[in-house]
Amino acid sequence: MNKLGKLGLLKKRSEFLFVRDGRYQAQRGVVIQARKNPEHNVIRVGFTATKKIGNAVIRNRAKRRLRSVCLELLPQLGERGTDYVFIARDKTVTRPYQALREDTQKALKNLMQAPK
RNA sequence: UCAGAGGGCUGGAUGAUCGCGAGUAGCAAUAUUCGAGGAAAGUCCGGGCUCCACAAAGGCAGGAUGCCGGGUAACGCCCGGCUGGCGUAAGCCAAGGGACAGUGCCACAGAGAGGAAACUACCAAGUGAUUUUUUGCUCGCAAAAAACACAAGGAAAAGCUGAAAGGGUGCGGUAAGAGCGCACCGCCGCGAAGGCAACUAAGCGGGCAAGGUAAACCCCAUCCGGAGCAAGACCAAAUAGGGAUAACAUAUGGCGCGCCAUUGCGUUGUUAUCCGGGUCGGUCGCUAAAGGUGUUUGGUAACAGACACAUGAGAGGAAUGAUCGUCACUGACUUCGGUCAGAACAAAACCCGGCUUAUAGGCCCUCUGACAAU
RNA sequence: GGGUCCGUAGCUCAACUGGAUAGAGCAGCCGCCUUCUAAGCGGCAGGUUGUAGGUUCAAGUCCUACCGGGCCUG
Repeated sequence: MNKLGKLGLLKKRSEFLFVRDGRYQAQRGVVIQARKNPEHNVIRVGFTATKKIGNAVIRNRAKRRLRSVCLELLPQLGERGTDYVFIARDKTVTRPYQALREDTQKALKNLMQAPK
């Protein structure tokens, strides 16, 4: 039982690299990558915050906000059998939560419509 | 009031709803408790702990430290003192042992850069066939003085340079000069007395011999075994390989090595059960500590002793987010009701003692100087 | 966690055991050459030597503390 409930969690570097070659959507507050994974039938998700956006405090906060958004939206908007990676940007921390939510919503919808 | 010096504290508070991590209770749903810092940071020192190595002790190499005394588990940390420098002062700063143990270096400039003497200039016995003056007289010679040239020798005061030129200033002295002599200052040696010591220092003596650099090599004294929680301990899949036992197979065989042959040497198949090592994975190590707060005793202090009290982060890709209030803080606007915005540096990863660095705003204590008033 | 190396002009690199204006190539600007450009030739500018202290007569060089970056390794 992990903190994301029914969602699976990406941990290994190889898993992140796998998703990197999939589809890609960038919004002001977040970048989302997604790729269908035939090995399972759940929604899995990983979070990334590079050193570029700030120190440890900033990076942790960015990941938390993304996780919060993701818990709210992914069960409805995510596809089963798909791996997602959320990448934090400079704006992720300063952007109002409502706007960050809308960014994510838009990105997820675009990903669903886009062809594989 | 203004300017300044030293030290300490704090790092918003409190609620509501939906979520997060760990513990506890429960079959479960769930309930309940707790949940980042003063620097958690940098990883610059010192320890605990664990494993490895090792008789004790000492030495080599390498590294670190470096005025004295004290504190401490220990330190490169802290406290107190000394000396030197800076500041009107409060105070601040100092890698602050050794340069007669040795070696090296001191560019350029300059006469000269290290155990002082070659250069210029100074003085000078003497020599000179030169010049001038004076004197003498036998009237064209002599003597003396001065100048000039050379110069035995004297001297280290002057010269420019430089970061630095082998005491400084003044007077005397001398052919010219010189601690050559004297006065004051500085320096060196001894040293009453004080201090645990670093060190201070009355007094006496010495004309003075002693450049800088050891964050250049080095010498001296003191300290240091190595690795790190991915330490280390335990449990323990799949697959492959190892060992034991049993059954079956069989060898004039198969495989490998020596160039090949003869020949020699080495090795051995399948199945079942069991055993130990060990990888993935898991559990422990894992947080109560040389700790904190208060009072008190000793100590100038760092700190130490005694007594009392309270204590709950321990993850493993890594826990605090979202929304709405109230009260404080700062700024702007204000119709004085409020409105809007802001709020630092930064997050444990085995644990402690320090150091260093970052830090919005706020609070407190002590002291110095100037001005004003009394 | 442990270790090691490096920061010099816009870029790539020099500067010997500390020694005096920190050099070179490319790039830039100006001029010459050419009908014009490129190439070539001549000239010019460009540096708080990563930052802050210290040692020394003197620091890019030695020492200390920070800042930034690379590499090796469990």
